[in-house]
Amino acid sequence: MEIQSVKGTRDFYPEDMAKRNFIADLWKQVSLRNGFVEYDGPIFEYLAMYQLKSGDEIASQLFAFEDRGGRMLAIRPEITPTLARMVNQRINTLPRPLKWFSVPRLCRAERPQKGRLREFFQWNIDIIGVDDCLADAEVIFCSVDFLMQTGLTSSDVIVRISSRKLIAAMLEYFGVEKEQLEKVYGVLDKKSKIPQETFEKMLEEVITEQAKRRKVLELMSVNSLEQLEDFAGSDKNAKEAIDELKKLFEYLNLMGITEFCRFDISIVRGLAYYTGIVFEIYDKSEQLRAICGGGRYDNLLADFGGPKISATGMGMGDCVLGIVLEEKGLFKNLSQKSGIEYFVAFADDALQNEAIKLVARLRRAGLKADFSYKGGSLGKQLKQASMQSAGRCIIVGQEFTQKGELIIKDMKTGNQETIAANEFFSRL
RNA sequence: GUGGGUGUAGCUCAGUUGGCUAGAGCACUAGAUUGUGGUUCUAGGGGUCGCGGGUUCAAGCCCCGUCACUCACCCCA
Repeated sequence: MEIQSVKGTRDFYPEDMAKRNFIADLWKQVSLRNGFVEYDGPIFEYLAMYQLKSGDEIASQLFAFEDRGGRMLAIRPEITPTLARMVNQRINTLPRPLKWFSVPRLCRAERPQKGRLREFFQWNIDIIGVDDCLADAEVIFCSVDFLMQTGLTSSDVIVRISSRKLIAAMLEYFGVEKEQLEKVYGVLDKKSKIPQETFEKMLEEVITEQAKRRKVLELMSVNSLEQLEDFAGSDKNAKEAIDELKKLFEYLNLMGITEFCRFDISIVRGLAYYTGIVFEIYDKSEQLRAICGGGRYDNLLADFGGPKISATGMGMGDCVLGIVLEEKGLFKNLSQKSGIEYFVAFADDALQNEAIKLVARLRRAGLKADFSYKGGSLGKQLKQASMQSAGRCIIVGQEFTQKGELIIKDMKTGNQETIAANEFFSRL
């Protein structure tokens, strides 16, 4: 029986690996230039760690197993709990603020669909120990900085920003009971994904009084902070949240990325742990799920047994991003990049040993060099050089045995020059 | 967990109303080409038509089941 790959996993053939590395290398590069340092953790942890904040239901969506000592473990479905654990363990010695990033490989036992697989990579950046929304602005800037670096522009992607604090304040202001908040969040999060009529029906199920419902509907149709201010009246909590958002947008303006950003009250984010500013970045075609999402989670470290220290961060998976970059044709020049610098061809099979020596010398000098194992006609070898996208070809022939000269052929222009081998190596 | 779609070569697919030894393009290997590449030409390898059953003289095609993949829902850390 032929063994096939597991559902929701990917094989990375060299051309796929080139794309994956293009993304991962850029993630790292952009993280570093934004002042983040890299960390990583184990790929499996105690199952209990993931159940701690999310409950048992999440357990069915992760790959869990028992080790030989009877410990219940799980392959990491996210890295934030690991981050919280690591930070808590050394909280007294780590200088704050912390700006950490990671590119973990994650697994979730969900049904795969477009833009969602069971195994994927996710870029995470987090800033720990900064209350001010300047940290949120930095997280957003770093995300946008990366997207711009791939070649995407403000006509391709949009950052939709809102605030959990704001929604909570407004709902309370309208008189929605605290116990209902979570359910209402769930419905609000759907708003931009479903027809208005369906949305109103769903809202009816979680808010029974019509008066409150009308207010919520009105709130959801707000599309600017100014409009919101009138609407919120003199409610103190709401005003605080609005001021914070205004401050955030000022920072984003200083950073020069306002054209990417928009206030969007329908951004709520799925699960419970967000406490303040939240955002998601979307491809403007609106056909795909979010490219990335993040926000403030000020209680997480405390939830994991540490002190109450504020934190904000973002996660960006490689699946949706890969689809966007593919659609926009932004995986450019990947094969050329991987091409070798020198291909050493030999005109006579007896000269293969000389070619081997030359290749070894080039490689020791730090150059990408290769040659043919089976030799054959010069034409064949040059063909192989083309296949390997060699920049130049070195031809070892009669001139070498007679005068110690090499022919250096530029594979792009076809021009070639003859040069003494010693001279060639002294130039490297 | 629920519903839709699709399974023919490594990839993209054709295959008539059920009818001879199942095809094409791309890719791969070799040759034309033992001192000059990408082009071109020629040849070759590669398929239990997802799997199992049924109908039929005859099934890639029709029927039933099953598995896989995929898309959407649920969920989305």
